[in-house]
Amino acid sequence: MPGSGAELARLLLGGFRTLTDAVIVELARRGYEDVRPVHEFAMRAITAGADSASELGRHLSISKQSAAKTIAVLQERGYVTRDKDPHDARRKRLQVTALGFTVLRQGEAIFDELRDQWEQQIGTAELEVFERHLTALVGTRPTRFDTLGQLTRDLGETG
Amino acid sequence: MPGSGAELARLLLGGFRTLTDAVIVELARRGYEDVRPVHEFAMRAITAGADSASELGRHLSISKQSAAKTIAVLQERGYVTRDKDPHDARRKRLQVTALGFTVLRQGEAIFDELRDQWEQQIGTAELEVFERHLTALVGTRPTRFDTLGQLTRDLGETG
DNA sequence: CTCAATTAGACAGCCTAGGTGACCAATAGT
DNA sequence: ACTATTGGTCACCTAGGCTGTCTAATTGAG
Repeated sequence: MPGSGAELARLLLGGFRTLTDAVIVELARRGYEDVRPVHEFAMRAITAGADSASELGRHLSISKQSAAKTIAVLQERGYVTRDKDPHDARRKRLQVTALGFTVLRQGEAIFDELRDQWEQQIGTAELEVFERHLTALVGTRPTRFDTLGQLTRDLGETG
Repeated sequence: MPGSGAELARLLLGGFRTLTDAVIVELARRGYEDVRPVHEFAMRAITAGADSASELGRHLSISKQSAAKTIAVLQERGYVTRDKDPHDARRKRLQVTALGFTVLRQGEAIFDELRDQWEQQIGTAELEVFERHLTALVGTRPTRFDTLGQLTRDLGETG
């Protein structure tokens, strides 16, 4: 049913997933098998200045406890480090490691590649218009990245 | 960073959430407080013919076990019924109740209203082009609706 | 300067909504 | 008839949210 609002919503989600799933699959193919969209976005936020758990939580619109869990995972995998903040003994300063940056850069490159492919399909001007309209729709609201966890699991009917 | 693939993905997710969050909030305002996007989409799939747990799972690209869980919730709230299938004793035939249809129709109406508002902002022809491009991007892949669970929770830093 | 309020982080425990594997009953296909 | 497939259920796991409570450190008001 084209022209339906619900279908528009489905398409928007579908578009997001089309891009994101492809990135995660490609990252896995390159050896980064346990990266999730939320990790990408978290690392992006950390490099953008959210260098403590509480701040990261605020950036991602999740609680500081949840942010701490995500950070723990990133730390385990060697994507971020936590060391003492010389100016505030309560804080653990977050830093993305070289490995983390590598994944981040590769993820961005794959995203850009997908966008380029789409741009060639529909035309540069058209894509610009598309993005402008979408920006108008979304406005200035921050985008919440929760509920993205299992975004990349394989399907599979088992029973 | 406009022109970035990652930003495009963020915008697509943001667009979906903008629409969906607004629908859920409005439904809650109208007294349907525990409806989640996944419920909307599940009821839609059931009316579209996915009248058993296994089929619903396939439609939503989730396992039949997860589908059964969702169905249990819908049944508890009186949105769907399950009765015996006269042609197949294994199946429990799903049917959306009058109440379920009410919610479904209202949800659709709100979605359509939001789409109309946007249409007025950017123009009918523009929106059509937008949807065509988006359809091209998404292609024929079914859209997975998992990970939508907490999509409507309030934020709130507590500790 | 002291003391209350705030903040960062850790720990415990809960919830939701996914997932898997194992199993049984019923159906379908050879 | 016998086997394979399918629908449904049970038990249990996992990820990533959540809250509440606690300690330690910092901030700010008097």
